[in-house]
Amino acid sequence: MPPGLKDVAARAGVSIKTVSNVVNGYTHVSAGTRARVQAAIDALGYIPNAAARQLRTRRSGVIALAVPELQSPYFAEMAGLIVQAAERRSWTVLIDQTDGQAERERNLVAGLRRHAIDGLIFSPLALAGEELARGGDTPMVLLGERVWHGPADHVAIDNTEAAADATRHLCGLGRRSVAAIGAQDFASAVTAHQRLAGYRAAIEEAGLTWDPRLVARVERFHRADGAAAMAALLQRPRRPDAVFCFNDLLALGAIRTLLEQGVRVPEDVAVIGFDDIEDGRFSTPTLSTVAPDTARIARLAVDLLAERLGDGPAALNPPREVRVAHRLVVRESTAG
Amino acid sequence: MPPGLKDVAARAGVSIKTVSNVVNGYTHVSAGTRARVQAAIDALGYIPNAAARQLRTRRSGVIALAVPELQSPYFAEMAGLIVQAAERRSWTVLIDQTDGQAERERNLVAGLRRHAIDGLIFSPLALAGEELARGGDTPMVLLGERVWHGPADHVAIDNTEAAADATRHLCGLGRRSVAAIGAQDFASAVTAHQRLAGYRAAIEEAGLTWDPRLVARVERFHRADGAAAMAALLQRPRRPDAVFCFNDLLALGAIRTLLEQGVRVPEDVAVIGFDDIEDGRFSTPTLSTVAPDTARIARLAVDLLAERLGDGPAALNPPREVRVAHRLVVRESTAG
DNA sequence: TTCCGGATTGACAACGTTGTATAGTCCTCA
DNA sequence: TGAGGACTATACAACGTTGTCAATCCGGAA
Repeated sequence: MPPGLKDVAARAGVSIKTVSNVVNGYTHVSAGTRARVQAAIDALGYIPNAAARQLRTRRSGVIALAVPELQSPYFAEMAGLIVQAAERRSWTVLIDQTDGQAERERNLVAGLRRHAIDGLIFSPLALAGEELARGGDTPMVLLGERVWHGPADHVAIDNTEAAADATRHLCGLGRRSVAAIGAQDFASAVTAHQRLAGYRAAIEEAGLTWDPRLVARVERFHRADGAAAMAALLQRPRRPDAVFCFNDLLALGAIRTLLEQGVRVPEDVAVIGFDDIEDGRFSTPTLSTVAPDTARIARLAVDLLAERLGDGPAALNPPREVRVAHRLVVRESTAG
Repeated sequence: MPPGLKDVAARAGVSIKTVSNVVNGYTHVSAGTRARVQAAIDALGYIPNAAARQLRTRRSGVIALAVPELQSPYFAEMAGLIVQAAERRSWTVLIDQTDGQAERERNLVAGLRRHAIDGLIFSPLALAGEELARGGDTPMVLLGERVWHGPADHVAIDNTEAAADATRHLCGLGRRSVAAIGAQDFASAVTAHQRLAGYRAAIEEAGLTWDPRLVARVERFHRADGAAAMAALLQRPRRPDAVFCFNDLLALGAIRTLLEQGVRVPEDVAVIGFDDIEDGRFSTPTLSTVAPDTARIARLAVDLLAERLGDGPAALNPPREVRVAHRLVVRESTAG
């Protein structure tokens, strides 16, 4: 049984509340008592009981981060950055994997977590705008490209523009048959829709003809999907000479298929991805990509949440949309 | 202010305790009252207050998983699997990144977490046996190859043997100059030491001469370290014809360097890694590796922890060592 | 009828913490 | 010298649960 305030108080010869005041750095405690209490704390190895504290204050010091999947390097990286940012506020981050399942996401937003959480940073995959709004009372910050003007603060890059940038880069290389890998049919696949829109816009802007047959659909955004999609594209009579993949994993899968079939990258087919995960910096060839400013996204997400959690008037502001910069990273897979 | 037992009790016209009994599925509650209470619960959308419950029961339903870094695909994968396994027991997993810093690991073991945790699954990187023993009272399961016969349950593969298997595979291909990448000098780098020992054993077993100059040291186990180490090895007058890398990331980095310098893999140099991360299945060439049975490791870790957490007599058993199988996965980087 | 025993239910006291109200104490200033 | 104020420290009551134990109810047995 670990020592409580009571034990410390007894040992220091003061009241329970005074110990509490010392622990919380309350101002009006004389140096003498403070020292005496501190000595008792150290001697007993007192650690405040989180549960009791939370019961009183309704604050747990825990925020949740919900991402579709940790296995995906992009999200793993993001998680790491957010944990770092939260640490500076001495928050603990509870990471949650939704696997993109609507049911789980819904539970999450409804606050059906068994464990009390002060706030939520959420990268939704399955849930659309209105459903998100149905959220409970936990402050929330949305991540990623899903919903603009949703019910909560939102941090994201301009997804459509970024996709267009990637495609423009391919067109700028003189490629005339630019394929895309990563389209998704279901309505909630907003990321895919937006990147497709950006791709299409850039294609038409370059004076190329928009050809739906050059757009490969995928189930998920994994290497295997990219590999399969590329194989399908290679079945067609005329091989494309460039491919924009909606994320880096798809691109790495696609490159794997190309090389396997003896197609040279980038000489025969240029490939660009999206996310700038570390893998792409060491693959062969190294992978051109669009790099969102992830560090900034993480920091902003935590900052926004902090503001909501504070009891200043800012906590009541209407939801904000924060747009973060991205940049094109040209590597071997397009630069040769 | 969310409804509490009190509110439900008032609405159902029963005592607070009866509601509690219903919520906890206590046996002696008549069907009639149970139904009435349940109706009230549903109507009010009552959710038990985790903090209060934890204060009473001293159980939070949260376990922590501490890994060196989430960015590393191996740990990310492991984390995902453990979360899955924990879910079946309706535990929540708090994932913690130690960055391999001794200080952080020490805090963790000492139970200096601000948030109460029922148990800990820990993959130590910096801490050695005795220090781990200094742990608090939270039940702990150790992961990875660090300590045998340590102070807590331990799940791991036979690291040395697995390294020997990988090296034997290279020798079996007829390679005569088999290098290693991943050695580390500091005493706490047990993983590196064990893999090195396995490598050396296999080398000598194959009748090759042990040459320390073929062993490259690294700071960390990342792609960049592998790339740099390989570059260093290539500086030497005679190029090795095979490399055993102590994990897959090192191997991917090494391959990158080899291809960059026009060395063919596996024709000129065969490369094998360790961990079987997904990246290696789609790299070019695909990566031969040693695959620990990660799913089993995850499941066992959670099971062992559950046993410790239970109040059966099993909770008091002496620490157990559980050895998990591994297997050699031969792919293009050694098979040609 | 009266009493017994099991099945139900309820009152009360914790768990360890912090906010509120209050009681001292000591100093300063009129 | 006394009043007022600043500063310290304390007592007490919550926060929402659950364990303990006693109270109540019911049907059937004596």
